[in-house]
Amino acid sequence: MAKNKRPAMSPAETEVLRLVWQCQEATVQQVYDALPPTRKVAYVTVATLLRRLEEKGYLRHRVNGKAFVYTPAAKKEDVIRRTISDLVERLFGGNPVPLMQHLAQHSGMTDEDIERLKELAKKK
Amino acid sequence: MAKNKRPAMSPAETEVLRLVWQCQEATVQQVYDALPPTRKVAYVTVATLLRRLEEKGYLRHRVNGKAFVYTPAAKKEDVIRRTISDLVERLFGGNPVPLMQHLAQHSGMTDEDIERLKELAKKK
DNA sequence: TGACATATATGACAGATGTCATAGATTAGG
DNA sequence: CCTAATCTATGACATCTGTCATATATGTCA
Repeated sequence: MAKNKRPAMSPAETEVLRLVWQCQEATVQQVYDALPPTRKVAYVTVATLLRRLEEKGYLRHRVNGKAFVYTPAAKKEDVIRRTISDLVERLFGGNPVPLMQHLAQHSGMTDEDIERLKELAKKK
Repeated sequence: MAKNKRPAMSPAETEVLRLVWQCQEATVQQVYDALPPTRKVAYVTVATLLRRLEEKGYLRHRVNGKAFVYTPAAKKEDVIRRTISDLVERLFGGNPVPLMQHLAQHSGMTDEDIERLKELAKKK
């Protein structure tokens, strides 16, 4: 089993990667356009973030006309797993139950639902 | 409602804050000792992280003998909520369902359980 | 009270981050 | 084939991060 240690993504990079996933593949322009209006940043900034994501091994690109088309270079599932487990590690010492509880609490679940979740979690 | 925008914590800081929570209140030494063996870092480094957390408004300290005793300066619940919602924002564009699904998938839940979760999530 | 042990304060430093201005390459239209 | 429009490449720059070595302050106890 290959360890495949990619350098961690920064918050800004994470968001950009998500937008690429969303488009399946994307040019700088497409990511730029997909940015939520609450977070407008210069076109070149997006280009830089995409380039850095490629350096880190999360993306690759091919050329189409004069534009770069970026595509995922790592399995989305894996990236997500890593990101979440890092968070759980730092914030809860590795125990995912508090995270589930938190989510549960903020989505109208009953105590019973939570208990059930905890049970399930215990089973590995 | 006060916005109370504290600067975001870095990963290393997040872990240290968790250890303070764990001890309720803690000196540098206590946090240092509580570090998981996989992450041994110098005593002074811990001191620096605690100091920075205080600068950012997550901790405060009082003096006890020659030691500083750090205590939380922000509600743990709030900090956790913010941290998670930031992650959900960046990684899933603000939709918490994929996070629940992920957690579910990694704790032996059935598809039915997941459906139920999604329903619950939809209702707010 | 003086020396030792133990704390914190300083601040240094390389590398990461977030952001962009500007320069240089490329393509498409006229 | 030239020019305007559109891209990427460079690299700059202030901050933030992660980590410490050292200097300094302070409490302790023989």
